[in-house]
Amino acid sequence: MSVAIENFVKAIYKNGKSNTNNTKPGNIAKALNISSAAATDMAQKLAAKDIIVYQKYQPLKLTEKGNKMALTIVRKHRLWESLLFKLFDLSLHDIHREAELLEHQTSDLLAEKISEYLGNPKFDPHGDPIPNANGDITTVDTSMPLSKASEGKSYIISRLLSTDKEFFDFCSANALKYGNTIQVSKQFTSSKMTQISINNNTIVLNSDFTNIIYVNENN
Amino acid sequence: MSVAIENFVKAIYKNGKSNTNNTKPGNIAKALNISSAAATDMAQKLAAKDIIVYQKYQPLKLTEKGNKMALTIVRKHRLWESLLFKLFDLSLHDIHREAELLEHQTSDLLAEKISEYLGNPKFDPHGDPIPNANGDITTVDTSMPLSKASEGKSYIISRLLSTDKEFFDFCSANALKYGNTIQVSKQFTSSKMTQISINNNTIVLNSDFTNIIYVNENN
DNA sequence: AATTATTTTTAAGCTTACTTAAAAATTTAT
DNA sequence: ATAAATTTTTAAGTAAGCTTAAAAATAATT
Repeated sequence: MSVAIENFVKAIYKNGKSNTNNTKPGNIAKALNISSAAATDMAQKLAAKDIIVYQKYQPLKLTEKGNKMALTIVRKHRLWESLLFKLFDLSLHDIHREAELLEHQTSDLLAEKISEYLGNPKFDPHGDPIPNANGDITTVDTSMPLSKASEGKSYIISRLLSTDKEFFDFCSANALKYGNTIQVSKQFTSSKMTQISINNNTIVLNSDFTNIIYVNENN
Repeated sequence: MSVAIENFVKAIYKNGKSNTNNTKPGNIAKALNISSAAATDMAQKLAAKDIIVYQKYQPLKLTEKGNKMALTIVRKHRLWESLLFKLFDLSLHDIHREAELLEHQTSDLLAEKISEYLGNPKFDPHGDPIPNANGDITTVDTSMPLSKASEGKSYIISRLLSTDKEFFDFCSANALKYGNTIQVSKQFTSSKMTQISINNNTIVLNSDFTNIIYVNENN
């Protein structure tokens, strides 16, 4: 399966999420920055391979097989985003761009290794669900903002919902990274501050931060 | 620059290393598993782009530009190998295969981040030098087998020269991973054993192991 | 040095993934 | 419901990166 095909299938999947009628060749063409003619062409080829259902002038629909393909690609994309986010100081925008390329050159084996390394996360740093190797998606999000976390419990950071560079600089300076483990030592309810410990350091965060740092209970 | 071009340039670089006469279209074709005709064709195209010097029936030679391209690809390949080796339990063979794909989808920025994360290593786990971002290669290898390391000093693991699965299993069970730091606490010269500490654990290794584990002084 | 064997090059052709332009169908607006 | 606008499809064509088969040049052998 070529990169062109993978991107085509992914675009149908993504466009279809928001609106079933958003998967006509023209819509997909726009998403991929190709001509409608090229999209119709590809659609007919993929129909012959039983990856999509194609009927003239109708929205494109993924077959079971096509859907599984899309989920595999989405999985790899989100695993890469999660890994790069954890390891490197890169903007979410940069990380997305890199993952967009790497996702197509990733064996199932490597995807498994990345997932394992990250503790088989169910959500990526954006909060988007990561399909498992079978293509199953967990839709129930058990994470919560740090402000809602309980005193004395251990948590794993699951998202940092911000695009602000200063916020990320602060986070990386304090090991507040996706996948890292923290202990919540105190919730100062009146002042809306949270005291946590991470790597034997204790820091106190105000609600600006604890509302955009999402965590999962560490069981 | 397409994947086909990058692989072509890399093949000329690699074949040329061993023998300047080993870069005729036929040699490159074999390395890339394509026909000689395809190689000649590509050679003519790359000559037009000033990436190689092409003269009929002569070995292909990289221009300055082509050489820099090759070094950039080699750099990315070896950085990926180093990273994957550090992070995951994968055979060197698997790691090579993955790196072979990822190297072509890696921005200069990402390469920098990987390098930085690894501490800007000059050699990969195979012991092959990693060119820096300018394409400069360090040829002086300062690493040594662990058996030659000095008592009381700190070292960084730079290579694990083996293809034996059991050896790697032992290593990963004991945090003996590429890039990790160890302390040499004792060299038992008569019995050829070495006592090291890593992550607050102390282990004693015999010379079968200390001769294939290479380290660099940790300054 | 001449013949044979090998390698390289040229030539013609194929597939993939596009493009633009025109024809056909659908959708929107009145 | 019909005309106008938009979208989709078809048709023809292109570039990249291959293939095989034959011609041309080089290298090896005697």
